[in-house]
Amino acid sequence: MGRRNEHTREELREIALRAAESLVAAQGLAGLSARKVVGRIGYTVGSLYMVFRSLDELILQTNERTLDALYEKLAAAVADRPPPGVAIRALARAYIAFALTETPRWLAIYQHRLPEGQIVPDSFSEKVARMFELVQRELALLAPRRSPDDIALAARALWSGVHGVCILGFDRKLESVGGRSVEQVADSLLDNYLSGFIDAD
Amino acid sequence: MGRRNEHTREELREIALRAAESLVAAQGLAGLSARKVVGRIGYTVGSLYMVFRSLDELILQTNERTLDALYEKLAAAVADRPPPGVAIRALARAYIAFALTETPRWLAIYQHRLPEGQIVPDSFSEKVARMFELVQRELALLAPRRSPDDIALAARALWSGVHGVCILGFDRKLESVGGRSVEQVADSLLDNYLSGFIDAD
DNA sequence: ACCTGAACACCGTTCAAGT
DNA sequence: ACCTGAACACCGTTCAAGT
Repeated sequence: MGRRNEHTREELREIALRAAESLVAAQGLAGLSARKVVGRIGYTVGSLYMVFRSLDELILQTNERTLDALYEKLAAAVADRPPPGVAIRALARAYIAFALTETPRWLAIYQHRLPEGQIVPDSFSEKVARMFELVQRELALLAPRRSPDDIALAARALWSGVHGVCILGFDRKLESVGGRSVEQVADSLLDNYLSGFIDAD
Repeated sequence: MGRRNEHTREELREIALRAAESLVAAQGLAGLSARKVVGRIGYTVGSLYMVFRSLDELILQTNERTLDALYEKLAAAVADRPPPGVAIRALARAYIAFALTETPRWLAIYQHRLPEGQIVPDSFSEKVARMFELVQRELALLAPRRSPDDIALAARALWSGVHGVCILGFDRKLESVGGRSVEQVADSLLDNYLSGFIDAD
């Protein structure tokens, strides 16, 4: 057999990533495998390694696409430039909404861990930095007398906090604290943090 | 062959859990497998299923032990009953210290996910609830006029926040915000949240 | 009753062989 | 050059067979 040549390398990469994306969306990161991906696109295992160095690389690239989608939602949430206090809450709500509606794809970003010693590619880190900047911009407007360092620290604290609320909120494991929605907990975090942050400005 | 009978069921369970614990500590959750566990204790694969329903159950029980160890550290951090503002920071620092020194075991608690539909056993949830109560107790002392509901919400927000800081701090993925230590970010979160929380009390 | 070890249905990755 | 499919070294889980 061999030689199908129906797709260019780039096309093959594209359909493989799309197949991976829908597998993760349907069955979570654990439901993804090299054989399942190629099965969906009519190739055999070996072909995957023509386009990706490893399954980890395919997952990383799938996750980068999820980061792109997430960034679009966040940017859209503040596209009409509301006042910064409103904007920060809108960003948090958009993050939570994404986590709620795209749970498996969102989770996959954090579930995936590179083998010991390997480091995430720059393209990945840049996409994360871009998201942080959205938050920093609003914080800078909110507390104009703070140093860039303070703003960066606050952005990180707040973002980590909202993320933590989402992660623990979806883990039924840690649901133990009765009947509070992810949104309520996130609001508590934002309201109290921001009032402390602004007062000290 | 067969019939070794060197260990009671309870002993077998104990040495299996110990082997699992040290595998996770050394190689992370991904480095754990049924065959590796039994290999370390001189049994064959089948034996594991005499004592655990599945590998997931073994992991869950390993994680419960980690929760026990974590609880001990947290309780010890406030054993001398410092004033509540100090106690809350001590709890956060103890959590961070555990995450830093026992990273693979701590991570395993959150990396492990039950198959769709399965729910965490009560013994697990109780251990988590116990940790929450440590935080709630201090918050109640700090803001005595708040309702139990408010206290529970605040405990959850704060705890999620500190956890988020740890998770994103260890993910080199999201390190992108320059040179801030996990402790610094956590302090920012606590200081600002608590000042907002107390002012409104 | 306890334990083994083969069997089954999966993995990720490599690579000689075919077109 | 592209692609296959067998091979290798792993998985989790089950279960007939042995003591």
